[in-house]
Amino acid sequence: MNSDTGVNLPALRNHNAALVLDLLRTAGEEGASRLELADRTGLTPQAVSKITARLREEGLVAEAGYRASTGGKPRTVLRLVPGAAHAVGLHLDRDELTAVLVDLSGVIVAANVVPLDLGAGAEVVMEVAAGEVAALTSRPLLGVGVAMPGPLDHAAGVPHRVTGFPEWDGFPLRDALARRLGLPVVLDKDTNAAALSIALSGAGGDSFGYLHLGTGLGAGLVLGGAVYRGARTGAGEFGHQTVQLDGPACGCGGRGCLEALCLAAVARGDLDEAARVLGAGAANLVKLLDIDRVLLGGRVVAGAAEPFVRGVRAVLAERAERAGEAPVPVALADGSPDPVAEGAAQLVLAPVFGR
Amino acid sequence: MNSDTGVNLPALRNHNAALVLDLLRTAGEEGASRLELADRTGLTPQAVSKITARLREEGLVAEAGYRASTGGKPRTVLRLVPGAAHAVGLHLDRDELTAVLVDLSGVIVAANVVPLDLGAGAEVVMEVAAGEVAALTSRPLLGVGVAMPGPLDHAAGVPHRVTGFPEWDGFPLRDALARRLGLPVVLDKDTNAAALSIALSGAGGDSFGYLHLGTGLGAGLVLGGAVYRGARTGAGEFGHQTVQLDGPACGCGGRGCLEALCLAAVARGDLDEAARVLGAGAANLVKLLDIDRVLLGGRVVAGAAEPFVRGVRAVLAERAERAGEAPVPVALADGSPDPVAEGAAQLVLAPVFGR
DNA sequence: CCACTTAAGCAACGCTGTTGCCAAAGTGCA
DNA sequence: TGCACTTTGGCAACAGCGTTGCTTAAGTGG
Repeated sequence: MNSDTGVNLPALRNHNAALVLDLLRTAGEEGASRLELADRTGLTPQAVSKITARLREEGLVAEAGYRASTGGKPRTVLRLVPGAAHAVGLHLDRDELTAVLVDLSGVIVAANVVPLDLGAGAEVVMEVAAGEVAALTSRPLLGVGVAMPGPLDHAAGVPHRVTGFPEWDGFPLRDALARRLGLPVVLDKDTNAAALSIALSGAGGDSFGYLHLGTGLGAGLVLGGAVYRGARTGAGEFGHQTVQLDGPACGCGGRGCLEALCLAAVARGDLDEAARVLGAGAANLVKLLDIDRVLLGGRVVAGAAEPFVRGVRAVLAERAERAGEAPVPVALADGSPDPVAEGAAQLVLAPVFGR
Repeated sequence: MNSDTGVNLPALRNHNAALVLDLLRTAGEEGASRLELADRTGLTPQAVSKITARLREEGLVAEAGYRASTGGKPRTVLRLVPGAAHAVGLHLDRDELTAVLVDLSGVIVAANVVPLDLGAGAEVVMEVAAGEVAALTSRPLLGVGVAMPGPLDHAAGVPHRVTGFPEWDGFPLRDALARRLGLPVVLDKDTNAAALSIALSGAGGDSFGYLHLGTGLGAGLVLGGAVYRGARTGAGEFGHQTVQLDGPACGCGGRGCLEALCLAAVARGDLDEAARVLGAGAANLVKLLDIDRVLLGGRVVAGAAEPFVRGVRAVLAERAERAGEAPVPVALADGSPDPVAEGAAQLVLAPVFGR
């Protein structure tokens, strides 16, 4: 709940309803009983009964069987109704567009991938995007989430200086696409969308960094359970941190950038060195933000997962041992075929669950 | 408002009351009218009237004159009553203890500095601390905030492995001192306390990094208006980021740490190089977290402010220019004689204002 | 002097979660 | 089989929150 604004009764009601929905989403197939929800929320069982009654009336929640009795009346299991709402996620990458349709529980119901030239201009891209949305479903949608390479402004829904495609600079993509589709549209960086999808899957814990090694090297940050975007959606510029003062020049104009060193090692086939360099950056991130976990993804990592996970893990383990702490776990982000497209759809679902 | 828990009517009431108090704190001497508060909170004027009536009954808020009329009845100015509550902040440094008494508005009412050997053991330090608290005031206190060098656990109130003083490891300082004083005690890292005091002063904007260059090099982070501590109060480990792969060895066992390079430059009198190295670390921080501002403090910076501010500013300006962005402002954190002690006291006041 | 504007309180209200009570639906022992 | 007990969950009454509608207070300006 926004701590900068006053809270009145409708806001309170929405907050508690969203909280209950989020708990039911997390519970998944297993569901949760009214008393379990009361325990988790700190509300009284009667309040939970009233809230879930409203949610059942709206069709978002349904009763689904009973728990085993523990000596008295068995608990009634409540579950989210996955089909109650749907959202579309679009992943605009440099050379292809991935579109997914997800239900309320976040499960991918339908998906499609088509070639796309991100440099072909906004009109062409919007045409393709609108076609893909229409092709996925004729059902009413909650909205459409769009994820693309940064930099961009999440709050305003406008890309800036997308690397290599100056024609996107300042184009009001969110509003233009929303008008065209007649639906709410949310825009975010690809790495943030991926981080959101990992956060909702629970694989990252309460706070983690998702390091994406593909064409470039970026990061999505989840701090305290929420995607951290910074003041201007600029957070997560991980690749252009200096790890070698006065080191080799980088395309960004700087020297000794992590991305340049890491990708140079990849280019010459020295994956161990690439992983070691990446591990140094990950260690900087872990120290600065005290996160619970580091997750790796992106095309380069997907192509050679083992050396990267092992190499980054080794660097973090060595530093943790010297400090006498437990090492921060390192894992592959492999929960979804396209975490970016999935996360894009979840940008739309997130407000329903108070996120 | 905690987004992980349900909200009932008393919680809602507390939230709105704290929000109004926070706005009045920010308004300071100038105060705010009921309608201005209504605008800022999004609540109706009548709701604000009820909330402020309760706060006036409790003695936390008082009417204080009128605004000029704008064509009708003039607005009544409301102000925080500074003397309504007090808190003590203790800054435990390696060789001295600073104690301050602050009122509800955050103003330092009394202060004292005494020598202290942090290595003399918990009993001796607690004895001195209790004496200083008693010497500052006989008034009832809201509580005592304690700030000391890390690492430590803010949530549990326990120091771990305070650099150079292994005898503190695991001593339950917060609870022991609370029992001895009969008052609530809050424990935090010195850099976090300083960051809190800067955040409340408004000098840092919504998100900033406070870089403290003293015996070591640490940082306090404020993200989205709140001090960011990370999962285990470990956030802000800024000095041991790698900025020189395979560089010179650091006391921490790593190589090419920012702290080692920066302090080595200071030791040989090359402040420009120290500032340049610090600037590289600051640039990494700014890129990763997209913060609004960088603030510098600590003994070393206080002794030679100009070269550090200039040097760090130059690095950030150069990088911003290459990226075509506005540079992130760099300034000296000079709002308080001891931001750490002041922030320690504000650790106690913060919950009153919903922070 | 009077019409108008703006601020702020009073009273009634709708809606929130809470409390007290009761019915439903199990378990376990005699 | 019967009965005491435990546990779940709904019904009804309730206290307390911010909101709405209206009135009163206290200014400005022609």
